Amino acid sequence: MTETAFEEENGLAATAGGAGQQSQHSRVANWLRDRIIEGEFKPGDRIPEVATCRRLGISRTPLREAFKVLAVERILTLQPNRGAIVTPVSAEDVDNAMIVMSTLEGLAGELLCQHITDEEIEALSALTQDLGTHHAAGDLLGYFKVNQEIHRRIMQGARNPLLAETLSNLIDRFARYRFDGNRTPERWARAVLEHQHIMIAIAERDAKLLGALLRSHVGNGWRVARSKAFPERTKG
Amino acid sequence: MTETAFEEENGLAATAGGAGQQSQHSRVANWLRDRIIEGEFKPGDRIPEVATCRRLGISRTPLREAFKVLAVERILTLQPNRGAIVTPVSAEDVDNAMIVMSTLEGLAGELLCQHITDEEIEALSALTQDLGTHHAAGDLLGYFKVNQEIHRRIMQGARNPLLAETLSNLIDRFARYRFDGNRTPERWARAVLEHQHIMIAIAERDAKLLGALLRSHVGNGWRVARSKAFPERTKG
DNA sequence: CATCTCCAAAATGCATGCAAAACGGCGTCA
DNA sequence: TGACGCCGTTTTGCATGCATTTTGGAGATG
Repeated sequence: MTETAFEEENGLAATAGGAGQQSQHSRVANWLRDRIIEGEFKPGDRIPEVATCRRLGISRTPLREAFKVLAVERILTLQPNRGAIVTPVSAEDVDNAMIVMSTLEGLAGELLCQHITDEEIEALSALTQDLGTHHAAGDLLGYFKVNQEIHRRIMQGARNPLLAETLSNLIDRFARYRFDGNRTPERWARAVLEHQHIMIAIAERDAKLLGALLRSHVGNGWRVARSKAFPERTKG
Repeated sequence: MTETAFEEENGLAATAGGAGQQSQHSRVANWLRDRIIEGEFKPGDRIPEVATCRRLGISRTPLREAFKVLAVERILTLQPNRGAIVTPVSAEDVDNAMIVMSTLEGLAGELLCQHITDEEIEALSALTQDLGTHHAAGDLLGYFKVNQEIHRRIMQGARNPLLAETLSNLIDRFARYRFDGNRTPERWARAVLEHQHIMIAIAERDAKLLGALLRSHVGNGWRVARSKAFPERTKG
């Protein structure tokens, strides 16, 4: 067994069992992404080829291919003849990302209103109620998951795969700064309120209002997350 | 000399002379991008590894790395164990791209108004006048270049590198559908008018108006381009 | 003591080799 | 005649080897 280390590391067997037939460089890229999001590899860290290869039990070729993939995603930065480092992210980068992502999610909301069915509204309404339930119960993880699901449905509901892809890429890329599990109680309560307002706009298919609410909502959430990640540089 | 073919193909010498020290896979990726934008490799075409390697005078490793890069950019699609094809683009894809790009360029305009200096306004104003001059002279290529430069400056003027990067990626990816050199005279005249209006909004730093004008302008331009690229499916 | 130079060790970039998978043609059989 | 299956060829995916570049430090010099 050569892929022992890899199985141990990420639980995805290469040749065994399932139908999960994706190429090795793809699995490696996912593995690296997860390690970076989880914070094992921090911004600025170098990722040496041979050591990582030994750890995963693979050769350098698929790892190098994964490096290229993550470099295009701007998660890694390739320094010619000097290897790969985790791309450093500044507070300004997060600010900029916040602006773009809130704009795109606002766009998703506006498009959503043109396409959404009554059934989808029902489902979203139920999810929004779940959100309130989790909040009342103090279940942060449950809240987090339902919240993600709602935003995912809004993104998908726009019926614009390119928009979904563009937004997803940015979300992945800055996912590290969404692990704001310890959001403040005030922000949490306000987020629930915002979601209820968002739900009204969806039910009424009010594109302009929904867009504005989503831009504001995403921006607000990120402002809190950023102030946690970059406490020294937070303004007002 | 092993890189003869590559030099002939793209004019970028590998080891010779200049300071252009970028890695081989990067040059290969650029070369492929250009070939695809120019239309030599059309959507759906397979790009065999060995043949392309021989043509460029390189080995398979850097080519495969370039494939991974272009696959992340969605310019190529990698089919496991079946190689790379140029990603097919449908009229719906272009519609979706148009929506996202016009939104992002509108955002760029709104941000621009917060930052732009008087000097930058002067320069843009001069470029807008150039635009009219080229139009009056019937110089389509000159018009095209100035037009690109104006949009580039708007993008850069937003002072949001992430926005610029995101928008640039989309522009590159759908660049093939911007080569609408033969736009109609009506559209051309109208585009000049729109640019003059845009220039007024910039000079007055009217963010809302500028955003709306840019969204409309980009959308209009793309509608024409799309109707050329997908004549059979054009609506209205 | 600081700085420069040089050299060995390590890491990266690319080429090549080998195993596995897909493709294509042909013969077989219903 | 048409569909199925078998096998040689081609192509892809990964591992490995070699050349080049970078790195880090010991030793020499001012």
